[in-house]
Amino acid sequence: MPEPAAPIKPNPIDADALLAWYDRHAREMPWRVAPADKVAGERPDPYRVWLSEVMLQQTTVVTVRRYFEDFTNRWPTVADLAAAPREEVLAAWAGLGYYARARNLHACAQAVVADHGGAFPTSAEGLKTLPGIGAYTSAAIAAICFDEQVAVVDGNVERVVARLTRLSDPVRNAKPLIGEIVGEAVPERAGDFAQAMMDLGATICAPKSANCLVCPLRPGCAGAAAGDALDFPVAPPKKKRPARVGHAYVLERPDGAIWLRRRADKGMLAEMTEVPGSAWTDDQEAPDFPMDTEWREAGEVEHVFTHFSLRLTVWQARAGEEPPGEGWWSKPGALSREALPTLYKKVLKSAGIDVKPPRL
DNA sequence: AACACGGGGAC
DNA sequence: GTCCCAGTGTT
Repeated sequence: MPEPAAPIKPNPIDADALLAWYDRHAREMPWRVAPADKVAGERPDPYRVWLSEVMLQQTTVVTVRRYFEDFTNRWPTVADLAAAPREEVLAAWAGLGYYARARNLHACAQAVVADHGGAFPTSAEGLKTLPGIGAYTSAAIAAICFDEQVAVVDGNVERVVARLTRLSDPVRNAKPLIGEIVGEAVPERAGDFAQAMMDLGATICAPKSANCLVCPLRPGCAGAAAGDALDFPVAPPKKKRPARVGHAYVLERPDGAIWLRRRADKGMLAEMTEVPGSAWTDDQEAPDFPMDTEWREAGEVEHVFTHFSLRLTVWQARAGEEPPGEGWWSKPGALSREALPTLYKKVLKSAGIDVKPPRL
């Protein structure tokens, strides 16, 4: 009696079909080398790919473009970035969010220079040892720059695979399975394949629309066959966002300079610049002004973070002298070069102080 | 495994 | 308002 054949479960990702689609529809980006140019021998610059990938962590392409432009103009190589003062890097990052990325970016550039002779490691394994480079980013750089045949799994790829397989588990429980499916399908053109999967997720297999009629992976897609692709991936239960409140104090010198200080090394907006303020609490407390002078209320600011929302009452005063504690005066023209997160740009705006965009 | 960690664009 | 984005590090 013959052994029953092992059940054949064909991989739903047809790499050839996907690459053929990518050759015609690849998105153009400043850090990318187009498929035709790669054929001609052009290679991506690991520095630019790394910078873009870090900026793109939990951040949209539209938002990243101008920051990428600004960073590469100011710091064309990893050595330039490594040599830059920390405050300048944080200031250039201001507004992009997730500021641990900027701190790790700077540390990573310095590690590449100090420990790797100024060249990025060429394997995912080596890249992953660097600060700010995790499972996704290490695989992405290795695939895109060096065509290492590794699974590159980001939010786009998770969504695509979840629909291809009608994955019943929430994605966070199914990461290994997704990585396995993608890993089996990676062809020699690993970099183009990785970018093709992400382009597919960004343009055709998008979060709220699935244009299955033009999808190159439609023949193997269980979600398309069942007509319920949009029901995947299954969303985990959502938790609610607590509300916090506090005060912010805008101290203005007669010449218009604003009193600023540096935030703590850890926690929210670590190492970034702020105006003085109270703690952020569950219930509003009385203001604890940083110095004894005539304070007037200058509006309220609402700001939403990932895991809580914040409402700050803004107070404003004129000052002839410095308040106690560490800090510095920043003149109006210099404010745009401070490492001010969006929250504090809102605070200053509420006090009638408009911080000009930091870049052109 | 769960949570901390920003901000903005699309709907 | 909601969703979610080319995720990483910490606990």
